[in-house]
Amino acid sequence: MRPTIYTVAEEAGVSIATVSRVLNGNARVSEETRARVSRAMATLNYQPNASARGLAANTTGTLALVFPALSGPFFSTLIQGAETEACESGYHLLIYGTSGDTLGTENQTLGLLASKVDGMILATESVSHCYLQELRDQAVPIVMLGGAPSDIVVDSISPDNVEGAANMVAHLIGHGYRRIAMIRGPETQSHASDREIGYQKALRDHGLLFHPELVIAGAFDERSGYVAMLRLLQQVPIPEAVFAANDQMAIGAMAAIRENGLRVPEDIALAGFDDIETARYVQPPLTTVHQDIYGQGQLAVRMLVARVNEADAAIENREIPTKLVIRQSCGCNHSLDVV
Amino acid sequence: MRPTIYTVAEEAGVSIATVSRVLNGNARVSEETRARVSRAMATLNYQPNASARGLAANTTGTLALVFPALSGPFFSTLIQGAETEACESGYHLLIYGTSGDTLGTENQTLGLLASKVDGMILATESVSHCYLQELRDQAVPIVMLGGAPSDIVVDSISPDNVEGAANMVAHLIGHGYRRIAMIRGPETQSHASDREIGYQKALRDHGLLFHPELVIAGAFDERSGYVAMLRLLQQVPIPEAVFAANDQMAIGAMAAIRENGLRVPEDIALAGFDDIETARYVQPPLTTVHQDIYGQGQLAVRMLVARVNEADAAIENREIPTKLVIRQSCGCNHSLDVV
DNA sequence: CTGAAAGCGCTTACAG
DNA sequence: CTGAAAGCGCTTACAG
Repeated sequence: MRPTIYTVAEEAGVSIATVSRVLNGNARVSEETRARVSRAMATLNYQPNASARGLAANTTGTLALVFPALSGPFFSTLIQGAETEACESGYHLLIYGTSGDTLGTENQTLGLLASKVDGMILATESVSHCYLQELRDQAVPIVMLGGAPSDIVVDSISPDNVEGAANMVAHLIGHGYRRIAMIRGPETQSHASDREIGYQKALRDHGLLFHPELVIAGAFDERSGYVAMLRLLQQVPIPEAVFAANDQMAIGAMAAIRENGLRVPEDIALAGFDDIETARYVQPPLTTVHQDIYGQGQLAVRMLVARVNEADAAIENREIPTKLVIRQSCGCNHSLDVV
Repeated sequence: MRPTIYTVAEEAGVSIATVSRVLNGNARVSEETRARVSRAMATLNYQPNASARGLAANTTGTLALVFPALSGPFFSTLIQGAETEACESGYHLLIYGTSGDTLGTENQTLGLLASKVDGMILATESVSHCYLQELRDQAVPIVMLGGAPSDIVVDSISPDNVEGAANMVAHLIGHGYRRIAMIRGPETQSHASDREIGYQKALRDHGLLFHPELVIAGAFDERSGYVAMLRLLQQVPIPEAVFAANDQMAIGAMAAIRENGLRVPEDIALAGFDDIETARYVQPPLTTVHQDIYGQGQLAVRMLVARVNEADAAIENREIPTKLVIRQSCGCNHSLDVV
């Protein structure tokens, strides 16, 4: 059988309390005792039991990352960033993809999740408002990714959606385009709305009129970008440029444009948001608003670890700066990124 | 404070044993009692404590997926498949990226991992041989991804590397290319070697000579594909076609070719392996050997769950069929996939 | 069908 | 610096 703390104590000739102390490094144990215990642990190949520790100390050493189901390259990168940082901080990472309609604790698996981890990173769209409320009430450490709801006080991280979008649209305007359409995200998501706010802001700042019929909602995936573009293509005249609220929709839109025998950027200019991996590989390479997704994964873990260690530090709402990445789909003449 | 099983028992006027029984659904409890307990759980908003359950029942309800650090799109997709299936099976998924040089249990975090989960999916390259051995000895349920080592009996999944590679190279030969180079993977990885075996097999089957100098090892990432291609380009004459052991290296190679003022496929044909997302977006779209990565993630979880439930069922070594996806980089004239 | 009780493997005041 | 003991919140034979 697996050795327990009792086996080790016996082997080392000490009490289990002492073994526990050297295990946790912190308490005062004489050098000699510590050495003896360490040796015993090594020869027995002892590994502490995580469940027992979790129960006794009310701490699990694992963090959860909760993201919306069917999420694409964005969350893949985010997960990698979070995993790396968690590992570095000595934590494990549990990932959980909600199925969108998750109404909270009614879901058995979601309910258990909270007691499996020391804290949770929640993508804003992934979790119901009431579940979030509940977690807050139970004092579960949380950091929200993509911005916090206005009525709940939590640590959060979000890209500078308004600024980023506004800058991109300003760039398109700089090209001379006037009839600029937008493929936005789902009505309910705040960062989808923020990107549209940025779009409207840029129009206004440059004295252009806002035309509601030029804004079509997608679902942040390729397919919906394709469909939205098809609708845009039926307008007369067609838009001179299209700003998609994320790269996946931009890529879908690009396919729709091509299939209609038109060229990007000659017939329609195109820009996205996120700067996912593929953005530089599509033809023409996609001009987009870059955000450091991997870095946000890392930061989220760092903030969460800090919160776990200090429950009542000041709440932080970090806004991550974005930056324009000018490639060719907007009409600029830059060449492919070097690998 | 969070309600415990005692709170619920009191509220419902039963013993904690009974609460536990309705919690686990299986035992015989009268309908009336069950209803009363359920009501109590609901009004108290009770959630069982995962650590306590783990300690008492020696079962955690979570699975681990261990993959090599710095892994790219391949594992991103795999993780998504595994997560989806885990969720469906009522399990949580822990992910753990090893840092390559992980020598096993010396790593504190890795050591704890085993007791946090009911079983583990291990990417072959991610874990040392001795750690694997140890897990087997402790009877930890395991499924290996990418094939099992010859001396350890475990469930495993791997794509049909030899066949897939051979088919692709045969396709290139069919185009009329004779001088066909290969960018293979790291020397130590079995599926890298298997893909080279397939390459050699195809040459032999078609009466072509194997030229060792036409095979260069990369590291399965874009950069190394780029570098390897640069070396291939110095040969006189340059290869007519290049088969890269994965898509990332193929994409790196494509950049190298372009930067040298040559065209794919006119000057050099190119093919990859995996069929990652970006493969269809590069220019020209990449001809490659498709394997169902997402599906392998799902299958791995299914096999692991089966193993957890039945420790001594027959060991399964599943070989997943691959299929050629012909796009344009090989010289064929197909158009872009429709979105 | 239900309850009393032991036990899972740790941590942590409390003494000394 | 070290040990005895209680307790963390469950599950599971064992009785009845």
